[in-house]
Amino acid sequence: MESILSISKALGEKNRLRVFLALMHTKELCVCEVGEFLGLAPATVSRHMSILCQAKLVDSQKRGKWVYYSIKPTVAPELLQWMQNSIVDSSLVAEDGKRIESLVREYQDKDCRKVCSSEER
Amino acid sequence: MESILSISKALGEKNRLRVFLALMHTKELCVCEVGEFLGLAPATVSRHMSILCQAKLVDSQKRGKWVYYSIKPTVAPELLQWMQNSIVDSSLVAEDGKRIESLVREYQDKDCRKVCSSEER
DNA sequence: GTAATATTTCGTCAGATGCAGAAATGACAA
DNA sequence: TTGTCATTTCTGCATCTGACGAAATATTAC
Repeated sequence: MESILSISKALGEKNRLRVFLALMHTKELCVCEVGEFLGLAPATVSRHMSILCQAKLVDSQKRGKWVYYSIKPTVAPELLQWMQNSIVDSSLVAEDGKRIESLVREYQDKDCRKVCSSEER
Repeated sequence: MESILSISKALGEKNRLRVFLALMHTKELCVCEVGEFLGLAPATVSRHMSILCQAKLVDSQKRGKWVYYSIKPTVAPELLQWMQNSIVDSSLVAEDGKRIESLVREYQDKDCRKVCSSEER
């Protein structure tokens, strides 16, 4: 039951939910990208991401100076399916999707994106 | 997305989650039973239940003086499945299950249980 | 109608949570 | 080692949330 509780708490905050949904189709983001995406200070982003990590919803991986976040492979598929079904006609999610894509393109040239070019995505 | 958010907020509080899980195998409870179950004042229970209702997780039905709560039939099956899978070895959920059962037996003789004896369960 | 009972709404308080900025930590480069 | 940059932890502040009791509302019994 504790897992339901911590996951629900983690996803029950708008900014954290937006990041999680963004990760569902962008695979990987670092703190600076999330900060840009949400318009929040790095410290705040770090705090939010650690809550998502503690809920076992995302993995963090440190590569060089940067920390990269991605959805933890062990997240229950029913949970992901439910979320997927629940966002089909959300305009904000659609906007966020486009914003994340252009943001990732924009960060293509920055240092944090060069570190991981050999990896998947 | 708003639905994910409101559902997560609703289930991200321990007492509300416990009531919801209890409803998953007791079908129907009235405010007084939930109050006894959680050890909370009626006013507080009412508030919690209205949050679950607003999140479209439970239905409320007034019969006589009493209000009965049950899981809304439209709740996404993937969500229920995820929760079901997540509680298989939770000792607190098991205890709660027994407590609810004996509590319902105890309330069998009370007025609020006599009203609905013709209905399912 | 009035009284009794169940529930909801309102007012208030204590504790939790989100936020930013400052300081601390960790990693790389010179 | 020292400097720089990315991130995290700490601190303080504003807002949100859960709790109760009291008052309001709704329904049944008389």
